[in-house]
Amino acid sequence: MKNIEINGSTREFVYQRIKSQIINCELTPGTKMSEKETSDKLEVSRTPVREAFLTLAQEELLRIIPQSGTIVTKIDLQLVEEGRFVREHIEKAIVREACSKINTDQLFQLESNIKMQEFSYEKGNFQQLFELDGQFHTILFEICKKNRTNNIIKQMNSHFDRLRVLSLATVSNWEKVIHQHKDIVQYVSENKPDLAEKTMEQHLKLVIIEKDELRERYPEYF
Amino acid sequence: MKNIEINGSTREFVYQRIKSQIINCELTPGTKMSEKETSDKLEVSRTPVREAFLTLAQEELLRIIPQSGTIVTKIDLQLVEEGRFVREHIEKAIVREACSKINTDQLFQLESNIKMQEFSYEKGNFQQLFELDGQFHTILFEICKKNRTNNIIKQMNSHFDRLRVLSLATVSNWEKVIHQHKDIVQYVSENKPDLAEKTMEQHLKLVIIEKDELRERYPEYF
DNA sequence: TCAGTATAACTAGTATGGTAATTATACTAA
DNA sequence: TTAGTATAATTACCATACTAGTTATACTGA
Repeated sequence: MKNIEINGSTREFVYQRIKSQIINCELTPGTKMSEKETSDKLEVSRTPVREAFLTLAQEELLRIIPQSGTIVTKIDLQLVEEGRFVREHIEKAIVREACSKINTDQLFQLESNIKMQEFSYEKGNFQQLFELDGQFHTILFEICKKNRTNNIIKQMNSHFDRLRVLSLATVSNWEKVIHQHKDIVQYVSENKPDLAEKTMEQHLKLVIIEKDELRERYPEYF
Repeated sequence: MKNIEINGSTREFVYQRIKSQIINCELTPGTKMSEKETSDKLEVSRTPVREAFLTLAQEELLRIIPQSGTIVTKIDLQLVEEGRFVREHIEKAIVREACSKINTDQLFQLESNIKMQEFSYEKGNFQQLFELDGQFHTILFEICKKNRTNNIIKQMNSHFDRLRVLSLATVSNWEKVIHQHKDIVQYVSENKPDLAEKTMEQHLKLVIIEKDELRERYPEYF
């Protein structure tokens, strides 16, 4: 029990809330913030708010200008590209490594995940499908015992997440996505690293977003 | 105390100092810390110390146990492996990309860096040689406009840095290292990505450290 | 009307006091 | 002596006061 609520601190609460609002663009890029305003709104003191701000600044979701103010960072397309770059090369290496490291229990996890993906797809529950997609990739990292790497990649892609929200990008072809997941699992379980890597590479190309259009529609966000 | 230089803030001063002490193992893995003790020692208040601690905890150099205490993290060989893994795959991709992106000014920077490496080697200034080695790789990341990625990789390798300090690992064969640097620059400038990547891969294998011996010598650090 | 300036309001940075949880210590009783 | 318990000391967490730097505002004078 204690282990679960180990981070029930006010600081963590504020951090999660603000982070969520930024990524969902409820706090739009460029929005002015202040420790006092936020602490009043959330009815906590400045200290945990300030500490949450500092963390978010390190993740480049906030920019703190000393003695002046704090703003929600604008979407940095260079950072988006770095996130994409790292994800591509690391995920390709991960599926290769997974081929030789996977055990039966982990294979079962992947297969179960895909079954649930199919179920969610049939039911039209795309929100859950999106989460299962994330979990699928997380399982691959866990197989390789590289959980931190996954977290860092997720952090590097927070600006991309905002792009996705802005574009209202619902995946257009979930069928293809799920099929690729199936292929990846098959190749990993059959220890075929080249095919697994190739499939992952194509899989990652599905999530490319049309940036120019968004930059025209929301110039003040970039 | 207003003895500050880099970002100016007390927080940054404390952060840099503690981080440096941890990486150089002046604060050994497992050492007990406390906000108050550190603030007294550095003659600052608890606030900037606390904020520096939080940052260092996110970088897994400190572990904060709520209401209990703070300790210098032990060396996590799994994290070391993750850092190595990410560095290997990203640096290989970086040299490939550098082949098509490098311009004459950047080529000059790389060549100058190598000249200075040779000079430092002749003079026996291995400390400077070590720093030039780091700068060499940094230039490659800059060519690809992926500075953040470089910083994140450096952060992921802080536990490895401690291993290196403990092992007193002075590079045994700088000549080979410098020669590989030369080869990489040549292949990048001649737009030969396969050879550049291959050389980088071998280059990174030179810095592998004998972990088992260290774990025997300093069991309390792991 | 407008430029320049003094001033007020606001910001993040720092210092410090109090709180609750944990841990070490001293004491009591068998 | 030892196990159990009450107590003291220590810790990180949170709230708040104060400082110094920045920015907006009102005022002054031409």
